[in-house]
Amino acid sequence: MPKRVDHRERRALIADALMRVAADQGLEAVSLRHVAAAAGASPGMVQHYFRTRDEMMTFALSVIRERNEARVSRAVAALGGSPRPRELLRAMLSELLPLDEERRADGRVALAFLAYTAVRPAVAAALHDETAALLGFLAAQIRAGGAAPRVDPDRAAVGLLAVLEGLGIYLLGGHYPPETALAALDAQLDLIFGPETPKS
Amino acid sequence: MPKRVDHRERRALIADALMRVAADQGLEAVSLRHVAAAAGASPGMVQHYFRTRDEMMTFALSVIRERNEARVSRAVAALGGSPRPRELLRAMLSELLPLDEERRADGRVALAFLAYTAVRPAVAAALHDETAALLGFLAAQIRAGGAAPRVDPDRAAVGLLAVLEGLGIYLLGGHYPPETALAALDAQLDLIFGPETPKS
DNA sequence: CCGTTTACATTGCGACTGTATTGGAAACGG
DNA sequence: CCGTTTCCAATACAGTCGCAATGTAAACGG
Repeated sequence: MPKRVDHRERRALIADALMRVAADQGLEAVSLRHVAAAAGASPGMVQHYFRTRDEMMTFALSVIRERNEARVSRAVAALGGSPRPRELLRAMLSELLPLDEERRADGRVALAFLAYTAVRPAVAAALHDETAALLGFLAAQIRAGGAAPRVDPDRAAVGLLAVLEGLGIYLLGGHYPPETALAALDAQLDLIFGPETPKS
Repeated sequence: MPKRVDHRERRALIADALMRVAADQGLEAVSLRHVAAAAGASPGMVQHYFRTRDEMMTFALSVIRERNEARVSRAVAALGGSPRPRELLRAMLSELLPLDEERRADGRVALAFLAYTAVRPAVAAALHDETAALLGFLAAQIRAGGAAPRVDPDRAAVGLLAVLEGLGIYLLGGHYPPETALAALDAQLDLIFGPETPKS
């Protein structure tokens, strides 16, 4: 066996550089040379780990998904035992909002990818299932959380997810501050579950 | 006076070609030559009316805004006299959703611009005021429409706008069909105004 | 020690980009 | 008829792009 290097680590390093470039110059600035420069490497190395630009892109997209997944499960774990559905949802969703600079950077890249995949339906199809699963989970939580009788859990789930996405967009655009977004998220949960009952 | 041509018309023609290119190949494919080809003109002509690419971009962005504005006021006019706030909102917002192929195309371009402006804060600032005005209008309608007492009109307006944006995104991604989005929009209005009272 | 395999670095190529420049056709005032 | 101004076409240029090809250093099995 010749010279061995941790393949996964290198790819992660490169993907990280890609994210930095994309986050502050946009996806269109993501080129082999720019990413290489951001990673402090040579273009040849990037090319060694990703034979094509598209390959690099789709990998970066998967990294974003994994990061969000990790964020969510970390937040859920911090909640402890068996939280009430409403608290669970609030923890999950607020974690997905771009409330600090780190998540804002990720969010900008995610937004760029959204536009990117809008023109490449094949890539978008992969996200399709994920959305469906997420909607199912949200609906189940809404059902379990004892929503007001007049709300249809499935429609409420669609609305809730849409609110999340929309709030994220407007946050990224800087159209209002984080607290406004959080307030709107809470208001949405209020609409679904009824107003929060503060313990005396 | 030498050879005279309707300046506005030419720019509109070019912007239209730009939209077509952007709608089915993404903003990154928008180059002088591509746009010229799509417009059936020479690159030189495009250059004559837009001295720089950015100038062309910002013009196209303004075209999108005008189209949406026109769509909304047309829909509102079709509503006649003095509609109830809820009907007004529903007409306005559903008109902004990418429900048919024409609006889907516009939506893809708008999404691309969203990502585009996320990296150019100066351009985004222009949209800032528009969002604030829209939020104010929505809140006023919600107030006037006799929302349930437990809803804060301002927060509900933020939520409603976010739902709109989010539904648009997911529609563009093809994650669910138009009727699902419309149902979610109605459900959101139900949450705000209370369930619709069907006339016997 | 040797050959093979992996990990990179470098360079080159053709295509494309935005922009500047130049040139000519058309239309009008004088 | 002439000059000027507008419209647009064509071309030139420097830079970047993705990608392929080539070269080299290192590490291991035999």
